[in-house]
Amino acid sequence: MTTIKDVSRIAGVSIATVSRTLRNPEKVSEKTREIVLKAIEETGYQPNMLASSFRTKKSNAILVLVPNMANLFYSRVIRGIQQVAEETGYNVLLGDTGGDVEIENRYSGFALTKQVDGVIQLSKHLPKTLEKIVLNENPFPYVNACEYLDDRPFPTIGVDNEAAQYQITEHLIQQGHRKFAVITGANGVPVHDDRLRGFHRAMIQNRLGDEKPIICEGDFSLDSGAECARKVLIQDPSFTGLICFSDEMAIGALQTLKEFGKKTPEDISVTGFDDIEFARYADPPLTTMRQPTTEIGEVAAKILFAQMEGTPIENTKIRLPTEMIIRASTQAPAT
Amino acid sequence: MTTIKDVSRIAGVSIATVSRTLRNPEKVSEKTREIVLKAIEETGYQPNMLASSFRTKKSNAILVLVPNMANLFYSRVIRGIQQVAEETGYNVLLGDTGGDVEIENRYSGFALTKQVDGVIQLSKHLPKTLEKIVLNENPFPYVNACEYLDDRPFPTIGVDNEAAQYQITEHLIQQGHRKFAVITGANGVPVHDDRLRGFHRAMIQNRLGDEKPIICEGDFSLDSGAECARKVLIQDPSFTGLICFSDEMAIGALQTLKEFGKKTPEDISVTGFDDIEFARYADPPLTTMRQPTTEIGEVAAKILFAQMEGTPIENTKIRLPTEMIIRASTQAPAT
DNA sequence: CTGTTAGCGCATTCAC
DNA sequence: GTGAATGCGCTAACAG
Repeated sequence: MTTIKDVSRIAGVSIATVSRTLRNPEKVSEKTREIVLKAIEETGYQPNMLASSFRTKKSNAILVLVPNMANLFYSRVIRGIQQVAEETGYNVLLGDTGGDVEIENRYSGFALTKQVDGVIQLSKHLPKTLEKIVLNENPFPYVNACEYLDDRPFPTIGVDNEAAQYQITEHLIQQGHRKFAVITGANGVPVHDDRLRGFHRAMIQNRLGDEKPIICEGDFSLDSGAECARKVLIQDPSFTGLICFSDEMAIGALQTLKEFGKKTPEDISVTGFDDIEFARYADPPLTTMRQPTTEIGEVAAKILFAQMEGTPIENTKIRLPTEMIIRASTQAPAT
Repeated sequence: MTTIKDVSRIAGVSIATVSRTLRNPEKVSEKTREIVLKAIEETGYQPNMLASSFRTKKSNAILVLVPNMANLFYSRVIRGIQQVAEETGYNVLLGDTGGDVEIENRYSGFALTKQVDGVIQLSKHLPKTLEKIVLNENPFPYVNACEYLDDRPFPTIGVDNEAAQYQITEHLIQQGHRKFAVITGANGVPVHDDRLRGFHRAMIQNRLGDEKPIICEGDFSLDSGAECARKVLIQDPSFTGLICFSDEMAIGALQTLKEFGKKTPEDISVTGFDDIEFARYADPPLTTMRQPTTEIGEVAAKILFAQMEGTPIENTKIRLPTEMIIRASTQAPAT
């Protein structure tokens, strides 16, 4: 392997000069710079970044903890992060935790062992492994994205799930819907809790507080949407609005509705959440709430990098706007 | 930060002993081992992996180059890789190249700079950056997955795309279809080329060589499927079989067919490829060719790790079996 | 502007 | 079984 030493020998300069031409070219005279560059070219020298990182105590990598990489919502957020990372010259290490706290903790160890300079968590939980270094007067760079957490000391970025679900629910109510079934996420997941609150607020503010919606807890997957739709239809098929907390669940539910001979939107209107690409290609196309996924990732990354570079961050509690997308899966109920 | 030195001081042993208790515990007497472990516990010592990697010249990480992380096919393959990596204690660095050769090359630099110990490429192209170290009598660990490349010296793992597309085409022919439209991938992409050959072979072997299929080149995305369907319908709507080289394109095409008033499968049968989860929830559910995605990832990772550990690998050209999944999107054409 | 020097934290000889 | 000593390749003072 060719090292900095080889280059310095060939170029006839000290290793310090070689190092400088690479990291602080302006501190080297043009003449020697050329000589060194030529030597580097000749030898095909590639700096050993492991050594460099070790020396500077900077890995130039960040870790992104994601509950499920195959989820289209997350994968778009990640793209946003990667774009910014790329511009900034950072590498992105991806940890698919499957929502498992153990795995989260294990991956988080990378932070303690200096393998990454910062962490972006795409789910609520601050891994225990990181508590000590994040909750600290001189905190380790850490950003929580996708779930908006008001009361935590670290930066948080997400959308206003409560308001978004309120808006989409009210849209249905204004169309004339009164009886709803709701396919939710799991209890305790902030986006679930917020969206459920938004739903209830819309009901109450429209004097529908007495209508008891049928609720089924899903896990944001296609299968759980299909399964939940089955359950609520069996339990009480009188609803005209089926509200799903993710597009995937809504798409799963659409199929079950067809199996049960229910037409969408004539018999039952269906709404999703996220506006993944498949939402537009569902049958019928899905009314949903678009999240600015890529932007969430970009902003999260920018805040993290700012933190890492010590530049002060003004506002670390950021809510990005959502947008209601009305498609063919919703209409006024038959009278 | 607490280092190995601190621990050694507290435990009253040399740093060598601390290092050994961590890496070669059997070389340390039980008594001292306990003492050291207690000291580690007390101090909350976490070895600086950057230093360790630097010293051992092993980063304990591999790089996975993926053309598009948001593609459900790839994300499943990646899951398979990560599972194996996890068991083996390796970290997975993910590089989303967007199919861009430049970006591929840049990421590949991680290999030259010792930041990763091996590379798995999920697309055809061996990055130029890697050529020198991969095509070598003592090659750098590199595995190509998802595209089967017979004539290359490095390990390759994939499915028999030619045979798979042959099978699904023949299935349609046996149902009575004669006229086809095909939504393909881009020229030069091996999976595309192989599948197209499979299609043509099925046509010829069934004496349909004279039927000229309408072909539209897509890019495996929903949008391109919808767009291509539009094009072929306008060009010549007389086909009864629409063959798509990915489920995503098939799902996109389904929507266009509806727009044009074509019923699936009554008027036009549609096939996809991959069997992503959404295929089952398409309307109608999609006949497709299932790829063993997770397994592809697992096998690729295992081969790579074997290579990295110097254990000889017998067979490095692996084809995994596909499985035709027949659903409601295909049937015999109306007579 | 350039060279000398001193480690970074750890794994690993080689003596003991 | 253990400790002392060495150096991985590089960066960052510090002198010159």
